Amino acid sequence: MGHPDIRSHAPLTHGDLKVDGSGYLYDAAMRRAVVEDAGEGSVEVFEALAALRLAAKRIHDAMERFAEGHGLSESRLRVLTRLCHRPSRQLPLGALAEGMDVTPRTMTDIIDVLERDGLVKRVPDPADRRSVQAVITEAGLERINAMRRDATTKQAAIAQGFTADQLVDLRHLCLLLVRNLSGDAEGS
Amino acid sequence: MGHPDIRSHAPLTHGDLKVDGSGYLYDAAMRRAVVEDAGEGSVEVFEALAALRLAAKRIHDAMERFAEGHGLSESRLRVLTRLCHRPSRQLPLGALAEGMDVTPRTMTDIIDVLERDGLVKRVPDPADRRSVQAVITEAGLERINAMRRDATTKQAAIAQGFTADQLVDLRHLCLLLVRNLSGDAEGS
DNA sequence: TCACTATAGTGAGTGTCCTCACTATGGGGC
DNA sequence: GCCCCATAGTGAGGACACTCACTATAGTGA
Repeated sequence: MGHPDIRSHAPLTHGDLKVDGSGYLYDAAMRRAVVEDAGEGSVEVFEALAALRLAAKRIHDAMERFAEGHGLSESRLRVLTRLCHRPSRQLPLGALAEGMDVTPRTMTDIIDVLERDGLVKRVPDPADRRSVQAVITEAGLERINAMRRDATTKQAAIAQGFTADQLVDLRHLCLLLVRNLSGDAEGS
Repeated sequence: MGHPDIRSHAPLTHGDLKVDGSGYLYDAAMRRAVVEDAGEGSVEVFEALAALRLAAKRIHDAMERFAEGHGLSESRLRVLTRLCHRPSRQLPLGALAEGMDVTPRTMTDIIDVLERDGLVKRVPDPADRRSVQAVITEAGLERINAMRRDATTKQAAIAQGFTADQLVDLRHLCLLLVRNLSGDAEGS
């Protein structure tokens, strides 16, 4: 039952970080590329955005690699985790899709695989017969519990060297971006 | 001939941002989900990471939508932009792949489409006959130039309300994360 | 000159996520 | 009862990026 094989995928050009005069990190290769991309736009904006995207990609890759080590993908891991934290150990597909910011159709696929692997079961909801509940199985719970300690360790590694304030800042700045991207696109 | 159709894809649960007691943004739905996910780990870490990923996704979606409005995808737009900023108007596929943090194989696909649309031409490199140069065509240049003004406007909208310091902070924090994720995975 | 190894690009196949279209059920009005 | 529309999930098909395996060229070194 082949897993997709994410494996290391050596960091390409980006990744050799340097510190500028004021103590802030930057990536030389990225800065070069950004200058080429930006043209008339603000270079700072581009560079921040590029850094953000690089970080997101690396986080995604790391999560994927971690999950893959336990026979899951990142999405499937997130579903399992969510179900496991539920007192009832179950959730309708639609709710799962919303919570993970994917389309309902995608959740169908994710649950398909999870069910095929015996980690989740589809159960019709007697209260609303359109709805299908995803219920985590014993095997699913075992899988998650086996990953627990491991996960906590990795998390700590990721946030190594971050102060609480920095984490709040990071969240705030990212959500500022989200807000700018939500309302407008052509609005005021 | 058939673009993929990214269109709006209404923001799901996430996106209704609030401000906490100290003036920092947070997303109620996200915080709820994070608490469920986190378990023993640090909630702050999870929430910052979730915010970062949400921002990355929104940026990606916005860029994709923008590019699609001009008959391109985000990747193809980036390739064209890069080529266009090159004095020689060309670059080998491998260099493009590196600069964009994708595998060489993926760049082959991207160039395939660009070439099919007449925006780029493959030209063998006489100096190194293994190498293939991607050269932007007249049509490609026109396409890019038509997007220019539009792009600058969007950029400004994204960074609306950001100070220069905040942009540097954002970059720095993201690259800190990148650095944490680069060396280890299991190292100290 | 003949390996021997590294590099550039591509063919073949996979996984994930998306959109569109469709079925089935729920919940009104009338 | 019936009609109308919204909602939950899925089938079909596509875009994108990845892996592995392969070819062709380059650059050594015996």
